[in-house]
Amino acid sequence: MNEKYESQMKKGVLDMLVLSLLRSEAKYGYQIIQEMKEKSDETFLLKDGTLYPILYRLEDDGLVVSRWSGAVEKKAPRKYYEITEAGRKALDEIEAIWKRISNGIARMMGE
Amino acid sequence: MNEKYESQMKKGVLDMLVLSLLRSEAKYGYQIIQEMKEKSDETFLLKDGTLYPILYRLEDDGLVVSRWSGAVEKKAPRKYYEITEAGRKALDEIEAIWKRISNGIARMMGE
DNA sequence: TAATATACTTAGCAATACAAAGTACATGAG
DNA sequence: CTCATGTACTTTGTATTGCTAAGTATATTA
Repeated sequence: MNEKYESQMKKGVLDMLVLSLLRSEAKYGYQIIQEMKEKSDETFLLKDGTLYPILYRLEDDGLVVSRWSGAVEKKAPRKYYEITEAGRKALDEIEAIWKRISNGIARMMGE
Repeated sequence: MNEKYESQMKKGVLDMLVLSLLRSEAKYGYQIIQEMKEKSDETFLLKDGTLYPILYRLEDDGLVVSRWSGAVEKKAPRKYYEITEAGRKALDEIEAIWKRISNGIARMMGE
């Protein structure tokens, strides 16, 4: 019955987590899903149908840019997503919001 | 531009915060809004149009019960919300989910 | 040859924060 | 006495977003 709370609590933070994964270097979709799983210790197990709409949204907002790659090799082509300057700036702001909110919650829940 | 993240990040946690305020004693709507504001240090400024649907939802789910009071005094009648046993149980579970998710985020963002 | 992993796309649903408008009563200022 | 303000609850509608599901396509491996 309480699984729904888990989904709701993730709202808003997935964009932040995706941007933070792109902070160090450009990555492609599948790679983002894998790193999200590992680095969050299995807490964030994204389906591709969840991730790609996030990436498109970030791209529409100018926070990331994408480019196809891998056309040369025999590999299936991959679309790499790279964070923009606006993306880094937004990430800093979103992180600040997150800290404020999680601190507010911590205060309310006791310690 | 980033205010929308703030709204989204609150999704799911408001139910938890309301239940936690009711843990100690039954309260009425306006009182919940005021305490939420104070205890969160102005982070959670709920409008009444936001709170009441939450309370109705919690009541539908059997996590709180309400009763009118104040009919005797000259004051406008107030509706008191009281947490149920099921509500306490749910709150414990929701808190556990919150801790897992916020820890996962902390790991990903690098504490 | 079939199954699995990789890789991206799209459509539709459910949940919820929020704004906005409405009802109603009490109180204090002018 | 009137009007604004604060208290108190209700209802409707909108926007956003996580998630499921289905689809397309290629490469690798048993």
